[in-house]
Amino acid sequence: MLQSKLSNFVRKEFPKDEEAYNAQILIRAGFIDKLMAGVYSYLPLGLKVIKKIEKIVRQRMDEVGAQELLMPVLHPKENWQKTGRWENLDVLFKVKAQEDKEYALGPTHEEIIVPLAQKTIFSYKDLPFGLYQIQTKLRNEPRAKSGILRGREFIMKDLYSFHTNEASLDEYYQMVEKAYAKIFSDFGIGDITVKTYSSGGSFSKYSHEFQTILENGEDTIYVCQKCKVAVNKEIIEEQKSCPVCRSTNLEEKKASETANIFKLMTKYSDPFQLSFKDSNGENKNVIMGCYGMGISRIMGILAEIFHDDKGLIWPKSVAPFGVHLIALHSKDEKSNQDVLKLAQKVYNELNQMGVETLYDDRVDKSPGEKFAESDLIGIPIRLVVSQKTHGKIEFKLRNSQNTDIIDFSDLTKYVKSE
RNA sequence: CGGGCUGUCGUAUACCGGUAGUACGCAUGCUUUGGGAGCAUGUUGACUGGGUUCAAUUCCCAGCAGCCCGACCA
Repeated sequence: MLQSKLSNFVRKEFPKDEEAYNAQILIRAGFIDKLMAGVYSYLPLGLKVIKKIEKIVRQRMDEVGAQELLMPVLHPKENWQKTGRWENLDVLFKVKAQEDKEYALGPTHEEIIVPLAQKTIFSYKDLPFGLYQIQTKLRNEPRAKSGILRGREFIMKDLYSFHTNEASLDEYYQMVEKAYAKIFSDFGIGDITVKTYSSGGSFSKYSHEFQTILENGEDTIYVCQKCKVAVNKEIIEEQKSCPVCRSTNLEEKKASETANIFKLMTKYSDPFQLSFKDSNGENKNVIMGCYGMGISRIMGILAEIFHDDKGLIWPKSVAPFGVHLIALHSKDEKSNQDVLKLAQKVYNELNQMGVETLYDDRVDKSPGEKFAESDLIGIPIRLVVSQKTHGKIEFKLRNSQNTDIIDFSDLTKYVKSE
């Protein structure tokens, strides 16, 4: 992509109406824009990151055999009344339409997927299976805060699984847990994201959260130094030791919840009478699990973790581009032509290799500004072509100070090895 | 939902009970090109509504908005 054609939302200053670092840097670097408290637009660069995150999540969900679907945002009131959450869920957005008709805006989708699932579940032979979606959720948070970490509108992946019995649910649950671990290591936060025991609700002792250790995190957790498992502060009074190894050597940490998995059992299949015929021909209610993951929130968490004082440092897996190619113009017409010719050649080569490249071809920007913006945006590999590279290419990683001068013929080798 | 702080060009800020200034941006021109370039010219602003006052962007009140703390957070 030519940077001269990219809508430029980069700012020289941090916004004054944000305190959370993730919002400050993502706004300044042109990834998001705030519409109002807790509601943000994803700008071209930010949307690229979101799509990369989604791609990884989809791939891992497909690996566990879950199928993607997309449910509506606009929900009938009756479904929410059926589970009692029309009255009891205080974050539920309710909208009035003409003739006093009322709707809910989806904060989560149990009320929709359960009646939907009934249309495909008849026999125990139809189970188990999982359905998921990646969708914008709406929650009327009493207090939006921390930039995109707690918004009123956000993107979430929600998976629901359906089973004949709890053993089947357990098996699926563990499978998803493993998939989540892979996802977090894909994002580069595998080693700081811990499975956390949290309060369980009516049918199980615990639910499980995946908490990413983060100084600005909103949650407090107690991490077992041996097992890399944690206990949420919510339940620390009743669970003072590691649930796995019983160690009481727990370290207090601030963390941010990236994902959450939960055994619903029959909590939602009961009100909707979601049932199947077992092998004896008896009707039984379906056992369910749900598995959430905050897609847009993860972008914020990654921004909180991967940066320095100059800007963002995206992990390769979610970076908006693989390479930032910068051409520096010079006043000498001949060498200027040479520089542009080489830069174009590099750009073409990278495109052919299938490496997504942002090519800073802008003629009216000074070198300093190009470098500053490049650091701000945080693309993993920076290539510079200028009069000073003398027909060669400067290669620099965003997370390193070192620069190498390389020949065009070594381009593939260098870019691929990173 | 309780408490606190804050609302000034597009952005970041300054001053002020009486003419609102600066930087960046943007526009035009010339120069410049390895770490957010220089000069010249031009361009844009006091959240809304009341009150006090001869006079309010400034002081007071209310509303609205943003941020922070708390409560809340399948």
